[in-house]
Amino acid sequence: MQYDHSDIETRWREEWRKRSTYRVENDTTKPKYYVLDMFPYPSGAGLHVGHPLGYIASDIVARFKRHQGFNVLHPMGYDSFGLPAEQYAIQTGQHPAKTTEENAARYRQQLDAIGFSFDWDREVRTSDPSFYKWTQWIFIQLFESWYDHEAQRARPITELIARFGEQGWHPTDACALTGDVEEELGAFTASEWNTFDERTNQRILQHFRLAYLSEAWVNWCPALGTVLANDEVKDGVSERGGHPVERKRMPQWSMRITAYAQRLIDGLDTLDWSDSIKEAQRNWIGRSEGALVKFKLKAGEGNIEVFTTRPDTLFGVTFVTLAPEHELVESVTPTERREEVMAYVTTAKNRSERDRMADVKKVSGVFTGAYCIHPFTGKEVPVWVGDYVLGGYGTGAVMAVPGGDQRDWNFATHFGLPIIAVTEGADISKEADERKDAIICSEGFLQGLAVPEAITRAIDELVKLGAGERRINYRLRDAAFGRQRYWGEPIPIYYKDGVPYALPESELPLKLPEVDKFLPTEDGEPPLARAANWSYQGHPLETTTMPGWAGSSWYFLRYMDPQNEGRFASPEAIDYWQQIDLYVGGSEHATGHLLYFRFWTKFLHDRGYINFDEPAKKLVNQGMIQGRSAHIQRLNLSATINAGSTVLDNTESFVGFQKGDAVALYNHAPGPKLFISTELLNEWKRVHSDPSHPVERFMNGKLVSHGKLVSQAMGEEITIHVGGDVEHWTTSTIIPTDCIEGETLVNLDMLRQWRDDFADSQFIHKDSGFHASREVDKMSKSKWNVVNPDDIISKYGADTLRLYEMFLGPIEQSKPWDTNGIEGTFRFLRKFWNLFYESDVFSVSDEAPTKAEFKVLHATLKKVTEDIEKMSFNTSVSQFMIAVNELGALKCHKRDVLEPLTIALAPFAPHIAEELWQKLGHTTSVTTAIWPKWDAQHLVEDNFSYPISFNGKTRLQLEFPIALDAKSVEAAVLANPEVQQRLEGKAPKKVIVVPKRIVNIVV
RNA sequence: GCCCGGGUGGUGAAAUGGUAGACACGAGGGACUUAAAAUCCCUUGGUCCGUAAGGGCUGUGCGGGUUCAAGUCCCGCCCCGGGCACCA
Repeated sequence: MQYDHSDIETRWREEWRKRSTYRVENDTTKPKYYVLDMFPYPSGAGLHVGHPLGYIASDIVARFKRHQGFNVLHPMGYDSFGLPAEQYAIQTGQHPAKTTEENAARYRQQLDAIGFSFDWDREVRTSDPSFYKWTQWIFIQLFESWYDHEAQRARPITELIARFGEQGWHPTDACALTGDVEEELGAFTASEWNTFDERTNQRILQHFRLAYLSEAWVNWCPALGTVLANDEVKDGVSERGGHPVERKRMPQWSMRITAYAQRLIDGLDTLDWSDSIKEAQRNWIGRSEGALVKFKLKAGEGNIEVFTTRPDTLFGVTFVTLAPEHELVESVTPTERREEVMAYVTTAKNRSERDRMADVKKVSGVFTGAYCIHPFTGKEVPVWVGDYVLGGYGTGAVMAVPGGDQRDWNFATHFGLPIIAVTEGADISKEADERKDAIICSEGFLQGLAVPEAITRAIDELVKLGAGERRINYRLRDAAFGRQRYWGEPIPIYYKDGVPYALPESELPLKLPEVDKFLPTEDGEPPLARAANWSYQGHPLETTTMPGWAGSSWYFLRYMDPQNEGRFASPEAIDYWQQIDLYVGGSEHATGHLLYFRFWTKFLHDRGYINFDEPAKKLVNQGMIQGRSAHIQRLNLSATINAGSTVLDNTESFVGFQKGDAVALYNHAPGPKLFISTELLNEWKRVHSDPSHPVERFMNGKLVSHGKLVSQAMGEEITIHVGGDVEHWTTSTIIPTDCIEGETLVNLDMLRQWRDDFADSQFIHKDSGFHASREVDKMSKSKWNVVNPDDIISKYGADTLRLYEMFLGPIEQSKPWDTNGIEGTFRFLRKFWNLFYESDVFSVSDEAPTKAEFKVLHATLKKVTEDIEKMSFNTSVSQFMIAVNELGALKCHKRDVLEPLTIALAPFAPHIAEELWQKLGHTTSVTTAIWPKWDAQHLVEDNFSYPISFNGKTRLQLEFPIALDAKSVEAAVLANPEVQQRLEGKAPKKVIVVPKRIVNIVV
């Protein structure tokens, strides 16, 4: 009988469903193992071949652990709140819940088709009120908590209120209590606290709550009418949708993650996560040790505060630089310099932060006219403004040490400011010396000290003078938590006299209200403001919703006890399942999800709800499966002309924009677009850069430069008289890979049909047709390069897909999707199947296996077992292939070999394994079979074939018994006639014998 | 600029410092077949010598080094991918 994957797979999936084969109980008599995949956002594009890569890997581990007797929790769900569904809702009026439901159903169907061992009874969806009830509940716990830096943990806010009532508050407690103070908070006594009105008390508490409302700089996206988190903004536009984003200050719900900065760093040491992810988190949190130094202003009151990691270089300070947005800039600048300074500030601020950071070489700045006083020398130090200092970092001011910092050096050199050497052996005429293993050579008490000692000494001195203190600085900011959107968890807060209060738990879940439109209101309020009666006991409810990462920050706990109505999960369930043993997902979540999820876990731990403070012990990042998208080049033309001498005739096909003395001719709307075939473009570029080749020579008369621009490609001749050179540039457009034949040839008819605007486009190409270029890109719907697993499953089956994705290479590595090799894994399964058949009849013998057959079996069991533990699945698939090839050659059809092999294959290819397992006469599922142990006795070799090398180059092989010791091997080798011949009678200088490895003869 | 990955045949890749290219795709040749599908066998890094058997040289991004022995370790570069942004 032929291997019929579609019959086997559909039958077994149905059977597993009927038998609830993958149902998991909280069975505390068995050891547990928790394998989790990062749950997907159910997008309209459906699942693509990139998604399952991680899911297959984790499914193999989950099944493997089950075979080893573990009770394995391996659930799946949906991160089902999100912007795409909302944007779709805005466009079509369709409720996001409906599209989400449809998309999830499609995902489910696709996931089922791959044969995953998920327990779907435990499915969670973040947009389900029974789930987000607990997201809201956790939010309230955060709102009702503060961070006690002395105890290093979160505590109920009631304890802080009691403390205020007894001791009041003093600003020196600031660091100890809040972690990140946004505004100055005046001191108050206990009796003052007790007599403040409610409003004042609540305002003060906002400074301590872990979820709090404050004025904050946010990334405002007008097009989406919403605020985006830092990690949701890419290149100044929203990551989803690509709309422009601007910095804006507004009231904003935030999470005080900064309170956990140190613990988030320290916790990394206990985790089995990849170094690159840990490093990314460390960099994101950005701890730096140093000192806060105060430079007293010469005129007037106050100090300029700077943070420095190098207080040892203080004697090298020759000026102080403020960021253009620094609040002191205006007040320190004397009237006579104000105009010049403020003019600079305005231009500098208008440059985007990104530009300012990217442009290291362009130095700009202005002297304010003010001076401050050096804390050690008492000398006057000029105060400058420079855009190389960023407002958002540290204190927004730096003490400039041009002798020890390259950027300060650049600034000083540019403006002719003095440069003092701070370290011995530095050549400050060429560059700054940033070495940290140097000796300080500047004047004063630091002279002659090594950098670390000098740092300590400098800080001691600053403290003594009251001019500074030791300070640890973090780059991490509090996380923005409110969204001006509809499709997210409502924040369970109401306002009484403008003061936020948490809803009582009995009011949860606070369900998303119905709205007429999913858009912000006309006066810019979030969509929830459209809802009728959006209030609690007459008090208005919060109208922003939670961000995408809220639900994913704790979902792993809900899987433990998904139906619990009285708690997010029962203490018993949490106690049993504990941390995630293996978490699999993409590394793009390094500083978003993976940081927040650790933060919430630590918080829940502090408040005593869970007994561990890291969510996932081991993390594996699967690489991206990339797509190969097709790009075509659109040609744009422009001509530089002399103003006034323009003659533009018949320009309907081109749209001209006059800018200064240049006319840009864009061939886009309303006229037809002009595209150029890749190879022709390359040819054109090559020749165009060579002045001896005029353009017309290879453009075949279609486009002619120098004085005249003619296009016949447009269907009619257009003549444009220009005075200067014609310039061209191209813009890349991505087209669907469906329109490509072979590697690069574009089917123009298909392309014209695909989208209206291609219908009347012009395509310039040679007789060989129009060619696109292929580029490796992220696989995504927007790139039109998505490969869907469904076609592969229907052609080859899920088992082949599973094996193939694993066979592609190491799990962490990114690679472009290519189905070229899939035949190999399909053939392997057919060969495996055929081991159970003889002339089309199922036939397995009970005969005892031979030594050779046992050796193949046990070598495979050993390799596969070890490889699964290392998550090296590509090599285990190879080993299965070797086993099948060898057993095929041995014509082995023996039960004692095939049965253990079937179990070992089951995690990889569960359908075929289950089918053969039943055919072998079993009535229980192969998933419950005990994992076969490999036995070293079958792997013992009698002989080893030594490679005999001369000076490291292998020349021949000689076989010796394994038991033979090194001396005897050496003697035997040297006695060999071929070796003798190669030695030509000379004695070897040295002979190295590594038992069971190699013999190397040095001549 | 900094940090983390990576660079091995036509392709995906393998290799505790110990025979580089396992396994698979593709390609070429052959067997079976009326034919095809399927299956099986052989060859397949480059290059040179040889009719052949066989043998030589060369080869893991580049240049050095350590070692009896380097894809693997060390130093210095180049390129690709990802992350971070000048925390002073």
